Parts: sequence; C-alpha cells; structure tokens
Amino acid sequence: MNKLELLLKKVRNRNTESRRPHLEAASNLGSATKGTTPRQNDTIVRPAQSCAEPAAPTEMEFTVKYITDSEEAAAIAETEFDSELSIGVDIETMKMSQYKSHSRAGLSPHLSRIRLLQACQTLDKVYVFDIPKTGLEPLMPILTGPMVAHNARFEMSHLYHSGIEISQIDCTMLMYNALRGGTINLKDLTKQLLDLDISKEEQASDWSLTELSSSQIQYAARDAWLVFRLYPILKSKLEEQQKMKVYELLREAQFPVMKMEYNGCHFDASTHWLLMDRIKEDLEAAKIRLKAAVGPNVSLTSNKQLSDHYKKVLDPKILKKWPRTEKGDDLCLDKRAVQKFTHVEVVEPLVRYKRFQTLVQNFGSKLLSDINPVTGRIHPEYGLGAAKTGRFTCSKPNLQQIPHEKEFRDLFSAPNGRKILVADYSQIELRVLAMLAKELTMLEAYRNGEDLHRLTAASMAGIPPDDVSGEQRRAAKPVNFGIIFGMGSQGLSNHARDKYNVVMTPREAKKNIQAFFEKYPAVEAWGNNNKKSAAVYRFVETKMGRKIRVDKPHTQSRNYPVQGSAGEVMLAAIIELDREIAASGLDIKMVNIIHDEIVLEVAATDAEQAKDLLERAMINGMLRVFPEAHTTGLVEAGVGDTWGEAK
DNA sequence: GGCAGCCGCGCG
DNA sequence: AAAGCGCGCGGCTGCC
Repeated sequence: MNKLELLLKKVRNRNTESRRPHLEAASNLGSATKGTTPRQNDTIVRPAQSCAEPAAPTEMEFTVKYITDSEEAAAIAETEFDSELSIGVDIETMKMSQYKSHSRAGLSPHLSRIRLLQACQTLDKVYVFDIPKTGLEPLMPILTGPMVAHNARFEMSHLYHSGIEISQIDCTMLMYNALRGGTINLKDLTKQLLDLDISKEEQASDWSLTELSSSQIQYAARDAWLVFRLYPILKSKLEEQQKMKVYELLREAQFPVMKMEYNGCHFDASTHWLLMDRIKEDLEAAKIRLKAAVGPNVSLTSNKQLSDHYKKVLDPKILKKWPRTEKGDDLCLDKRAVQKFTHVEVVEPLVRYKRFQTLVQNFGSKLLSDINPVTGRIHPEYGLGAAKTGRFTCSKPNLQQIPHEKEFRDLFSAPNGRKILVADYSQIELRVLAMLAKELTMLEAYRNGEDLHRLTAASMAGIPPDDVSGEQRRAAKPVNFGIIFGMGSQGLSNHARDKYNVVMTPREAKKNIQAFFEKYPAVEAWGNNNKKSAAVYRFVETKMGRKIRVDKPHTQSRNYPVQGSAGEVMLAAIIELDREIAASGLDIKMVNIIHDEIVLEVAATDAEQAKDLLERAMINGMLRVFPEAHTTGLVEAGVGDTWGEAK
C-alpha cells in the first residue's frame, strides 16, 4: 500500500462518519403528489468564508476554498477526496483571446481554455482550482476517480483537449433524461428537485480576468455543490423506477459522442463554393421568372405576401380548391400544394424558386460559417437522447439534414490518405416493430433473410411473393412505413405520392392497410393494445424501459416505442463501436450519426478492416437491445472518398 | 431590438 | 368518424 492509498483510506474513514450527503430533499420527480409550496427563505445564499469551521450542512451553505498554488492543489487532491465516492465536478472556461468574438468561443474546446475546476465531495465544502495557476496534473487523484457533472460531456471535452481522457462520468442531465426525457438545465433541475431558485448570471461573465470576483468564485463553487447534492437523489430515482439500463446506455455513449464532436467532419469548402455558385445562378434565373409572374411588389420569401397576391389574381374556382394554412386563412404554399397547381402559369415558377432558395438559405454560406477556425472542420453539437423518443438531435449545424443529392454529400469528404466509411441499419424500424409486436410472419421473413417489402406487396396484390413486380414492391414500401406512423388511408395516400411517387387512392390505401393487418395480425393487436394502454396511462415504453409521454394515443403509441427502441440500438452500436476501435488499434474516427446510419473517417489502409469492425459493432449493438434479433442483411456498409460515394 | 408563434422544408 | 412520428433552422410577422 503506497502513501496515497494510506491517505485516501484515512480520509475515507473520516468521511464515512458524518459527512454523507443527506437524501431527504423534497422532490416532485416521480412523486405521485403535487410539488410542495416553496418555502420563504430558500433563496438565501450565504457568502462563503474560506476559513470558517464547517457547520452542519444546510441549504446552500458551504465554504469555498479557492486554490491558486499547484502544491496546495496536489495536497488537497490527494488527501481531501475519497476515491470511492462520486465527486461533484464543474468547470468554467474562458475564451481564447484570438477567438473572443467567435460564437463558439468558451464552448468549443478548440477555442477555449479551462479557467476553473470545481470539486465537491462533502456538503460543507467546495474546492475551486484556478487551473492556469495550478495546472491539471495535481488534480489527477480527483480526475481518475468517480465524478458527476451536469452536461458532463462539456467537462469531458475540455479535459480531453487538455490531454486527459475521462471515459466514464455520471451526468445529472442524462440521469434526468432517462427519467423524463428531453434536456434540462441546472437551474430548472435544481428548482424541480431541491425547490431552490438559483441565478446563472455569472455563467456568461468574463472568466479570463486575472482576478476573478468573489461572486464568480462563489457561483462556480455552487454548481459543483449542486451537482453533488442532486446526484444521489437522481440515482435513487433511477433505481426505484428501474431506469438504470436506459441511463447506462446514455452514460456509456458520452465518450464516443464527445470524441465525434471533438473530431468534427472534414468539409470541402472550395468545392462548396463552386456548387453554391452554380445553385445561385439557378436561383437567380428562377427569381426572374417568378418576379415576372407576380410583379415587383411581392416579396418572394414571404408566403403571406405571395398568398395575398394569388388571392387577388387567381380564378375563384382554383382558390376554392387551394389548401389553407393551419392557423389563419392564407393559401398553403408548401411543396405539395404548389405542385398541385403547376398548370397555373403564375404559380409554376414557384416550385423551382423554393427549391433553390432553400438550398442556398440552409446549406450555403451558413455551412461555411460553421467551420471551426482552428481545426478547419465542422463540429456540430449532438443531443444525446434529446429527442422525445430518445433519438439523437444535431445542431449548429444540423448534419442530419444534409440534402440527399450526391453533390452535397460529396462535400463531406475524407482528407488525403483517408476514406469515408458509411453503414446503415436496413429497415431497422420495421425489424423493431416485428420484434416488439412479436409478429411471427415478419420475424420468420427476417430470419430467412427475405425481403419484407416484397412480402407485403404479395399480400396486397394477393399473389405469391415470386410474382411481385418491381412496381408492386415499390407500392408496398409506403404501406410498411405508414403502419409505423399509425397512418390513416388519406395520410397513406398522400405519403405514397409525396415520398414514393406512388399513386394510391385513399380507397386503395385503406385496402392495403387491411391487407397488411391480415398478413401481420400481431402488429394490429400490438397497435390496438398500445393505443388502449396509452389512452389510460398516457405513456408508452421502449425496449430498454424509457417511458415517453403520449398526447395522441392513436399515432404516438405506435410510433414512439419503435422509434425509441431503434434509437437505443444506435446508442448500443456506438458504444460497442468505440470499444472495438480502442481494442483494434486501427485509425478510425466517428464523424456523424444520422439516426440509423454511422459515418466514419478511417485511414485508407485500415478501410477494409474498419468496415468489418463497423458491421460487427452495429450487429452487436442490435443484439444488446434485442438479443432475439435476426441479423441477416441487418447492416449495409460502403467505402468511398466522400460521404456521397460511400453510400 | 428582442421574442414567440407560424410556416415551410431539409433529414431519418 | 378520424388518425403523419421525430428533429433544427430560417424568414416573416406581430407584439412588447
């Protein structure tokens, strides 16, 4: 036993006596009763006295120890923390001066420096380390032990940038997500669980000041204290409500997701310029034609003005048939409505104009502005489990909505000497539906590696699967997917036309839905059962036990379990993938996740091995969530120099 | 000038 | 009789 272990043991004994966090805090999370009324003096925050003797911990009362000396930091890190008890951690970052005005300064690790690291393991005391002065090395005893933070991926990424890999850390935001879905900030979580009102005013203050104010230091300390206080409350709720499996998926996914954000996507900016020049020419031409049609006084980007204009000039017979917007009585000018009236001369130019306008607006210079000045790459933010169903979200920019056109996806290319590797799950939602509903005919088809669209087409047409034509198979796709959404006949008819270019009258759609349910009766029974139960309990559950609130029982009770469970498969896949990458020693970086698709950037020489590894990881991800899954034809992978090529 | 709701559209 | 799921984001519009 070395010196450090001895010291830790000593501290541990001391800590176990009387310094356990108290767990009696009032909470309305998961409680059947309404929240209690706020007490009068909850908001009192006493100023910290750095040398006061700790009193019995009460609401938000703790001392703050601010450390600027590296030897003192090392001594504290070694002696004052128990390596077996989770430490509440938080960091404050400062903008690097040369990127001060960049919108991501202070947030992106590449544009920031860690200023403070706060650590709390007893309710009476918080340590605040001034990192530029102490360095991070003295804090290794803290950083190698169990930690918890709010939105811990932030801490993870900045420490990673400083050369410290923290692959496991608890996150109070994700704990909340596993219980209730969505995201929550520390202020709201504190209000919900502790019924305390806190101010986040100092969050955006200048953390690069040589002398930080006592208010800044107090603020920083408080967040670590809160996290330490919230953690045991959330943990017991997760255990009580049996949400650990969902939470563990989220927790384990943090490290791979953080690295994906940190790596970013390579982006071919010069090709982007050429592409946009071309599209802008098309847009200008379309603009001239539309202007000629509607006159110079109508703003082409204003649907309100276009609607008013068309109302004035169009034949009343046409106007009567024209669909209206949801609220208000404007003409609906979405793609479907406009395409219905392309035979009208003044309407026709609108289709092309809208398309080019969208491309320029959403995928033009905006995309260039998202290139990180340090890495030259695009680093979006992913919301882990952030969609209501538990799927990923992606923002700043949203790389999950890049247009399909190859020319756009080709912009996401591999740097020299590297390759892009793409794999997606084939029909994952249909497979998940089959397993959740235990629909034996569907499961049998997947077991035999059969084509489910063909099978559905056969029962729709009342013929043997071998006789199904390409046309008939195409018509079956929207039926299969429509079922997942709980579509009605009108909806299916529209969907078939818009997304698959398939003509299906509502009457035919109705027949097709009936044929589907005759062929796969367990799906119908499962759907009805979900609807009934959701109408009573107002929630549904995914395979791993995520509970999701349902507002519209007919559609959502069918769709949420499917979409949510498929999301869990993706989480399991990236966890497995990260493990296998580490074990293989290959040069593989994850660069994008699009719901059922993973994009990697790999060393060219590793591409073929990486492809096998990726397929294996995705299959194992599926098996972690659905051990009973049939995996024939489950994953389709490809290699190329760009995202567009690899697909 | 900031904010929220609406509309519309890209993706799965 | 009704019943198309989940996102992020941009421009417009009306309101404070």
